[in-house]
Amino acid sequence: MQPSKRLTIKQVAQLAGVSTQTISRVLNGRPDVSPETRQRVQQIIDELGYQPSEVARSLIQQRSCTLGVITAGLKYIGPSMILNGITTEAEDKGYAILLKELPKFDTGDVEPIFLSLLARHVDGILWAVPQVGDNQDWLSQQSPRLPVPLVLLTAPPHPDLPYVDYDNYQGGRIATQHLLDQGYRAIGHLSGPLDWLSARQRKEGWQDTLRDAGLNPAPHHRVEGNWSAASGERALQRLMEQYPEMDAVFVANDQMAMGVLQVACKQGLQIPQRLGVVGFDNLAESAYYWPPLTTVAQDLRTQGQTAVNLLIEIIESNRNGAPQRPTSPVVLHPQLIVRESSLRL
Amino acid sequence: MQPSKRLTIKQVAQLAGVSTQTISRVLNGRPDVSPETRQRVQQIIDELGYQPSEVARSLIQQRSCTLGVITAGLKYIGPSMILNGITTEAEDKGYAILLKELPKFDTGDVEPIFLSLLARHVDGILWAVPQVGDNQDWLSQQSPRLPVPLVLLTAPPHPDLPYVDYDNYQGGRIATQHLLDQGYRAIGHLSGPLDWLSARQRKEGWQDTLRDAGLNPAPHHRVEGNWSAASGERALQRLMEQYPEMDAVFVANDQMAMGVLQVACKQGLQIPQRLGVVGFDNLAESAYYWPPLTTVAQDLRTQGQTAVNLLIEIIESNRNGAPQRPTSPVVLHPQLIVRESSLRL
DNA sequence: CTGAAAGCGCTAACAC
DNA sequence: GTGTTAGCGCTTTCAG
Repeated sequence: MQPSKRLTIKQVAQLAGVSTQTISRVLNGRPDVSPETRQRVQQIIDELGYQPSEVARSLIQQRSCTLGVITAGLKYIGPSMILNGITTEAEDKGYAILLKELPKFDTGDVEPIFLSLLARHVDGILWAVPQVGDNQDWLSQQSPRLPVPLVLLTAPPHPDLPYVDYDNYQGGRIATQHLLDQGYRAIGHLSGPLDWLSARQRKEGWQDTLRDAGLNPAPHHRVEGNWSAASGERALQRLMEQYPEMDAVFVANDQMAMGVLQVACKQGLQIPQRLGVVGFDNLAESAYYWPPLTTVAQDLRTQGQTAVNLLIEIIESNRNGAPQRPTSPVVLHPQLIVRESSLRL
Repeated sequence: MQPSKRLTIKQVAQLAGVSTQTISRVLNGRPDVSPETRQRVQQIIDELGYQPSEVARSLIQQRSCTLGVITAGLKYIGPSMILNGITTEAEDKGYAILLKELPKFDTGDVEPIFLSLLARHVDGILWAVPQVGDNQDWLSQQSPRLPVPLVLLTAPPHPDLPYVDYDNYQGGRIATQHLLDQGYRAIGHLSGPLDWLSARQRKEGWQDTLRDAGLNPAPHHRVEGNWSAASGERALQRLMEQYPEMDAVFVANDQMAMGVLQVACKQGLQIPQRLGVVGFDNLAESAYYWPPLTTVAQDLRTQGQTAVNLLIEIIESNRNGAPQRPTSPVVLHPQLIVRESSLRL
């Protein structure tokens, strides 16, 4: 049961009685090998289970077929869903994934992360970290100097960086509009932490939609949570004190909405009759909350897949010597999923 | 704004007016460089932001400081939590992560995955896939022939493979014992899919604990779910029909337990008075279910971290020429978190 | 202390 | 069609 050591192309060549070059040609499907030689060599390769070293190839070919992925908060489901889309699509396209996770969402010093990816010759980099605080400062300054293409999975600081992201503002609008359509008029908002860009955008969607409807969203109609169910509980209680006439609430994510439903349940507050609730994210469980939660759905797997495709497209067009034509961003549109928590009609 | 191309050691050497060896020595902190030379070279390296190619190093040093990680089901929170622990610890120890995700939990043909990792010269491999069906067949046959060490994050097919896993059987026992201690006597079980090893082990913990208490767990006291909240709803309804006198249920994960609580809520079934409920996993949300869920906690981040440390230990002891002493497995112990859903006393 | 030569495993460019 | 030579960026070995 001796662990088998790695075979080299030289050993295979020796066994096949040809030069290493011929092995290389067979491996790469080059045309200039006689059919008999090709077949014989291929057979030996198969028998030995020989696999050429991608490391050596990377060195000489100046491409590694590897993408660097920078993520954060894998213990939450959102980042993992995106990563799921990324791995699936990358595998499909023949690229490997070198993964880095930031210790915190708002890690400032990201230079070592990039250097470590570049030292391993990644062909491109995906920045799959939400914009929080100033965690994109380094990016906006340094990204033009990166030797490989970069695609963000969040709206970028620099408008000319390629990115793939959902329209959070629109998400806030459709959620709020839906509550208006259901006849609610005193619509509060339980936002995410406002140092998150997405939280601000969702909030603004709520605000603008109310204004457009001639209603006046005041500061005390809104409370800031921290995305957790616990904060949702606390925030709803505060919101009800500040805004007792509130008849509906747009909650910036499903986890906090779960806390909201919880409080309502404990206090015997009828949902959706007394309080309409709309969440955001469409977690798998949100259909099993009580009552089932109306929410704004984003397909994060698709976002990850789309970003991989965009990145690979840029990588390969660069390789073909095409000029660095500016890539248009991809904006994805969230979708309202209507369930009982907002159905008053 | 020209993207900067990669610098080579040769260019740095030229600028510093020394040979590439000297640069290499400075980079690797070798003693045999004069202090002045070292300082001058270091300064130039810093100014240029030069980063040596890990790819070239891997080739010559026969080590890449990269771990291969094979996972599955990243769209679920469990695998992501484990991955979170893995990335954290690997980063800390100076290893990079090459990530592969199986398309399904029970993917049979995993050979290409391993070959692809080996082609990239990973120093070791983590198998972070739960045992489902026969998805470990290839492993049990081929793992002894792997040229690099392997650590599993699930109880292995071969008892002599190193692994790090929670004791699911014990988890089933403590959950059931707790319900007995609370005075429940007719304790049903809502299991996970029984082609999952962990589901079988949790079930057996339940069974044996009841037997030890002189109770007789019958086949109709148990229903199989598929881990989802939806299946939890359906399964509980079936279980109540099959086993009307049931006064408590041990549910094999928190998601299904959420479905159980849901049904109870709809049907006005009092929890914990009429039905005690214990879950498994201790999801962050389970404290916010209604009523808050008693559950069996596993710290999956710790599991990931422990596995990384074990793997690195094996890698480095191999490098030091130490003999392949058989590594003892690491068994982690789950912990009962008592909340209201099971507190009848 | 420093440099020159060799080579990690592979492929591009050129011979034959 | 096939082999030879050179070299990707780095480190090791051995001279000086």
